[in-house]
Amino acid sequence: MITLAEENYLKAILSISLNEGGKVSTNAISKETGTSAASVSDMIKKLQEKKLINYQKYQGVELSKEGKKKATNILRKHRLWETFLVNNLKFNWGEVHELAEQLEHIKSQELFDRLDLYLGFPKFDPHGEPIPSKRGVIPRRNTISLNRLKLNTKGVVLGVTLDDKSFLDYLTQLKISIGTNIELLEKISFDKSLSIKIEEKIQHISNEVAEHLLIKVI
Amino acid sequence: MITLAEENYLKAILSISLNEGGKVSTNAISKETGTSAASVSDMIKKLQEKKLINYQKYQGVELSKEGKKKATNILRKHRLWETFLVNNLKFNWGEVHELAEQLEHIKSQELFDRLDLYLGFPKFDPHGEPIPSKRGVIPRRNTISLNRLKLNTKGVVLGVTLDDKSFLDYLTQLKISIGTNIELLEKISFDKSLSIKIEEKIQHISNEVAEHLLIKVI
DNA sequence: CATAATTTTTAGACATGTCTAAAAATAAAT
DNA sequence: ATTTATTTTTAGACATGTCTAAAAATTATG
Repeated sequence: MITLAEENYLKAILSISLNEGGKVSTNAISKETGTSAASVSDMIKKLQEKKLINYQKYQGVELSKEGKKKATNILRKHRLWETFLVNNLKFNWGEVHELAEQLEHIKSQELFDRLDLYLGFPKFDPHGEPIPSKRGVIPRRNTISLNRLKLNTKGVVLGVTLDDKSFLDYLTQLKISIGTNIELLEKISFDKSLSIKIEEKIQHISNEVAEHLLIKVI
Repeated sequence: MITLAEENYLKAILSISLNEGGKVSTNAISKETGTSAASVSDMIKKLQEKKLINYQKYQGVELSKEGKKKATNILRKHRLWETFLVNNLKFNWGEVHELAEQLEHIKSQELFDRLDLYLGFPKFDPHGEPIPSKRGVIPRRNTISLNRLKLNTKGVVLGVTLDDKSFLDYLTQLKISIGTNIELLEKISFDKSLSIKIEEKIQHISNEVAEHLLIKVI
């Protein structure tokens, strides 16, 4: 049986490797989970013994086939819950992450099969992040970060890549959500900030915000 | 912050005192939770320190005001989830207990307020057991156990008092569920078993089954 | 009411998961 | 290519929650 702590480490490793690829360092996991590097080092041994990761001392880790399956399933559960919380319970998209962090550890394949059906087999969660299928396939879409868009191009927001309350609240304030139309008007070379047109209104946003917005060119 | 283990002990103490009243013994808690009496004794000290129970050595425990509030809230969460699982996700009533045991520990007042609203503020769960209100009030109904019903009386099943898969599966097999009409035809004095008429069909059930069926006389 | 049986508590051990401080290995810099 | 800095691991400690075995207190019995 896999413990809650182990699940959280697997999730962290998956998250890092999806963002950066390649082997995942002890320090990176430490940062992601908010635990000390020593604790991570301990846990790595346990996960290795359970054959959930591949690991050689000082060389970083990668998920084994089984570990990847488990981690992807946690991601699936997290995103299915977020979908339920927003679509059915009418939470707003900034409020659901912490709740889903609790709910993602519920153990029952049957529950998630039924929840998936109940929600109508969604492919993307309320943040536009892909929901892994029951078999662990993560849907892909042709999107680009807003800060890599060409000047004077029009696009529609399909997702965000940061599930953080203050970020999402700020987007809401800017009237940016999934489906919002955006046109890139100007890039300020000094600080890489951007002028954009949102539904006919001109706004100015930082590069850091823009890089977490996934756009589909239209 | 209250831990998962603490919540389970509080729940066990509430459950025992609802069934039996008065002080709750270490052994009773041990039996209910499936942990050793020594572990219970340890935990009692912790709950006492947190002022969740009143306790004097060798004299059994009772929930403090705060402890009762916390325990009742866990019961509320358990029964709201059971309602959701049966009404919305279409689980059958025998399958939901273990799942609700996991889900009842999710921490978020807001979640349960919204779930309650989503479910239409149900007063009773799919087993006919009362759902405590947000303020901790447990609804009451005028029911009697089937084994205490008078001969040749007709009644309707309003609930069960045992949330156990094999029991509930057996009831389903007998075509007994919430709302089923029952008439008590005969009591066998030898083993206290009963002959009953269920929707025009005559069946024979044990006293043990009958005592867990709550009937409203009609 | 003194003894036996039962219940409850204490003592000591163990597993899990965390930490800090120090040692060892690897990577970077001069 | 040494030295320095960084990263990773080990060592030892601690908190939580569990256990078994034994001691202490309470309850039941002859």
